Amino acid sequence: MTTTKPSKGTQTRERILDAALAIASRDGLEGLTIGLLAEALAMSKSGVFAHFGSREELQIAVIDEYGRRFMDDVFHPALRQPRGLPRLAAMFENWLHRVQTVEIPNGCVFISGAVEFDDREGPVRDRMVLVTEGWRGEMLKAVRLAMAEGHLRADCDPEQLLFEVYGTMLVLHHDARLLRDPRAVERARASFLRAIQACGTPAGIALLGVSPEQRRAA
Amino acid sequence: MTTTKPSKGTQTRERILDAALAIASRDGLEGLTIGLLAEALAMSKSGVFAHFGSREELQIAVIDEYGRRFMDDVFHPALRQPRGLPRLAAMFENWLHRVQTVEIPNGCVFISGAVEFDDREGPVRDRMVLVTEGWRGEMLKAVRLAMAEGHLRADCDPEQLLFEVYGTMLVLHHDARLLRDPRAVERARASFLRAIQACGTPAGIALLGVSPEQRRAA
DNA sequence: ATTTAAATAGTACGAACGTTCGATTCTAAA
DNA sequence: TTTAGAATCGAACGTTCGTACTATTTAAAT
Repeated sequence: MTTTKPSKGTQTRERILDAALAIASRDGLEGLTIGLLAEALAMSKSGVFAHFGSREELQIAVIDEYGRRFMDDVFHPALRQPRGLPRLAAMFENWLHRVQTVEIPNGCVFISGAVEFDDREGPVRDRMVLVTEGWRGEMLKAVRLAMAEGHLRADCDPEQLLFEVYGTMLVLHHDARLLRDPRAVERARASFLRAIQACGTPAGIALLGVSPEQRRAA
Repeated sequence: MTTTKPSKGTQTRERILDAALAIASRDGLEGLTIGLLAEALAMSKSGVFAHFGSREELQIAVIDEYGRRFMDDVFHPALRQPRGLPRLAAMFENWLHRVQTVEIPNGCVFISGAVEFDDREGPVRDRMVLVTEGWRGEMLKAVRLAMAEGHLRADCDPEQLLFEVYGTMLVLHHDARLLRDPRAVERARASFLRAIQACGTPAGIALLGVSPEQRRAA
């Protein structure tokens, strides 16, 4: 154990951040309000405020924490899978699982944050871009690894693949949350399968263990 | 001419709605504020307010008007094209043109509205769903027509196709507006082509006039 | 146990929010 | 040209926002 016990300050800071994540997920980074946060924590506004010198700093801290959790749920566990398509497929399934269990019920800070800050300048927008490019870059590496393993065709464009996968996730959120369409998750899976089959090599696709039914459906 | 001259009231109502569209596109339906609107129009808050009995009514009017413009730009002009894939392709190109000329520069009320109201009950959310299902239903008919024409395979799932096309549009907005990626438009075109080629018949695809280069790239 | 610093509370501020209401200006029909 | 009704304004209401400042309580180090 190299970690010493956290001070009272750090402890409550974590409590605040936790509650802030919940509010920001539901109401967006703009709906994340010091007053609401204080009420949820049974603290005074100034007590909450003191932990982050400004609302902007609080929003930035939320973005960072949300990105950390995303990577912990989606990316890192998939590293235990063998490189290439098996690892990519694991990432997608982890992602889908997270979307179903936390993002569809509570909302997604990346999505609401992107919409709120895409045409606003400032440090919050900058951090949104930084964190987004961060996890995208990691996933890009995983796709390139799949190419190097011979699981994806040599003429595959990794950024195009990521573009399509993220599009799938965005419309999944939209259909599941706004339209409340229960078929959205299965549609997302079909989309992913179709995208992989378009740029995967026979050897790579064979590793996915796709049943003949799925192959036909896609 | 069957139309009589519009009264002063209707005239300013249209002026207000026009300014409201601009604000709501940039700042979302939540960022659409009576005060901002009044300032943009050089009117008093109460003067603006009187035209819509409440802010909710104003937001609903904006959603309706935005939907009307979307259909006028994207859907209706495509009806001049022959049924089937040529018409679908025209819709997609009209859509892409609208995204490039108005939605990427100014934002999209459907997207920000969906994110803002997807977990809030009430008439604004209900109208968002209604209008979204409206244009989706129209497009669904056009896809089914393409199947009837033999341009899309009989086992094609129209809702799945629409799911993927809208995902393409959502990630296009995201990458173009937040990440400012100039390649996003071309990526969207490639996505659409790939989706069509996955479920199109040879006869249908031949109607699109896809060059050999594009066929290879997709 | 005492002291010092950190953590939290309390209060106040100016600004903006949606909405109401009475007064005023303007438009259009008589 | 008069007049009724529509259109617009101006001021005010009660809230909530982020933030600043000072006081008080609590935790940690001596």
